[in-house]
Amino acid sequence: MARKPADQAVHRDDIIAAAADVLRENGYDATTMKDIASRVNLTAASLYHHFRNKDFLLLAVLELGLAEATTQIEPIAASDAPASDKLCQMIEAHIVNVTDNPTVGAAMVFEIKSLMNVSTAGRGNGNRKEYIERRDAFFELRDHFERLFRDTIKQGITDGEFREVEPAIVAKAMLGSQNWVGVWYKPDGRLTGRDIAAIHMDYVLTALKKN
Amino acid sequence: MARKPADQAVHRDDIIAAAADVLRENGYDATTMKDIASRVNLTAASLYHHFRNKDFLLLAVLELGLAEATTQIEPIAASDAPASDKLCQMIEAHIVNVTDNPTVGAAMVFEIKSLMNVSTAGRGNGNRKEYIERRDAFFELRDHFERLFRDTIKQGITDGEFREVEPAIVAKAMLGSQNWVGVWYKPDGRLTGRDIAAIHMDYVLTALKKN
DNA sequence: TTTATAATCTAATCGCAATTAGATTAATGT
DNA sequence: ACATTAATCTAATTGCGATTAGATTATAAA
Repeated sequence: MARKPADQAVHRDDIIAAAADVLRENGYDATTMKDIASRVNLTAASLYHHFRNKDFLLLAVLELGLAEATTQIEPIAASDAPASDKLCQMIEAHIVNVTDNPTVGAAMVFEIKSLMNVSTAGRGNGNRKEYIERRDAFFELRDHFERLFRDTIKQGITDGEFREVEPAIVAKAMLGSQNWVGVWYKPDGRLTGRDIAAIHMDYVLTALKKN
Repeated sequence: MARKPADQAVHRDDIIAAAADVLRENGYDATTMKDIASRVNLTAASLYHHFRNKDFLLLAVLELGLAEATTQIEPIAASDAPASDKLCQMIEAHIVNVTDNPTVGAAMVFEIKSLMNVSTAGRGNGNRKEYIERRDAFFELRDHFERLFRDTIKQGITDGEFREVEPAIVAKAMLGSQNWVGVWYKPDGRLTGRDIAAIHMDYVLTALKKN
């Protein structure tokens, strides 16, 4: 009952995945370290070998989720296609990401509160400083993600392809509805993530395109 | 140190308001009964005279918030104006509601998870049953709220005023972005709730209107 | 092989936060 | 005035859940 043989080894990422799962079902505080641990057949104590504490674990979940989405969307935003095409692809990438991974998607919406709360960040020791840094970095990433949308909208306006709108607000509106998909989406519903994405694309483009 | 003189009396609604406030800042679990109590100069124990337990208190907060919004939107939806007009007014009502009361607005998005979790609902006693009923009633209300939007969209399509879209998905998209406003809105920002509402109205109507 | 390091476990701590019990005083109705 | 009810308080209780300490065994490196 100590170290497990190599084949049944549990990796950091397994834990993150398990945590994401439980998190989506129960929410941060309702989720106990034990819950997470048992999903991967470990004891709560063992988790501390992989993560400093519960907060860092949550952070890891969110970081991973956001990083994945960003990775897909960044190259699209950077391409030199017309804004409308880019926006379409970005929407699809985002929504499909969220539906294929409702786990992380929902966390993205719900668990922000837990993050903001510095409270939990550590018993007086130095964890706190590092936690805050990482958390702020996460929020940076989040802004960056939003900016990709905002800038694409701006570009569309500049290029004369889109009407004059408030890019900042429209971007927030888009992210609001797209993230929200992660909250209500059920894998067994009548529409796939792609279907839902298609509806959103049509909706957004109609709202933005000139003429 | 017992019952307070009538003028400094604390009413149920004061507690709800205080709770909403703390809730928005910290989120459900990070909020302690003591936190809420001290906002209204009571002790934690005293809260139990007004609410059965923490869950019921949260529920009361959400019920009140949703009821307010619904009260404003229902008559609009019921009127026989063209769908586009109704939708505009509904959007404005919803967003302004959320910005004037960011407290409740944010809770509406974040605290759903805590609600769904039956876990906390009571130590084996009969509270549980009643809690679940009330909570389900709340979700009903929530659906009803969403339906008001969905039906108005449908009406617009039937009347030939709107394009053919998926009312269910579009309604969810709208609510997603509108609720999200409650999350990012800062009372001291450059835009008022009304401004933001105007942008959303324009956005939605452009997306939906024919020709 | 021997040694060091990694991954686990079991068994405490340890504190906090929800909730309950019991007393106390204001209001109110009769 | 009296009795009853409402609103508070102080002082437990209680339990859970995060975190730490100290073994123990597998792997990897030398």
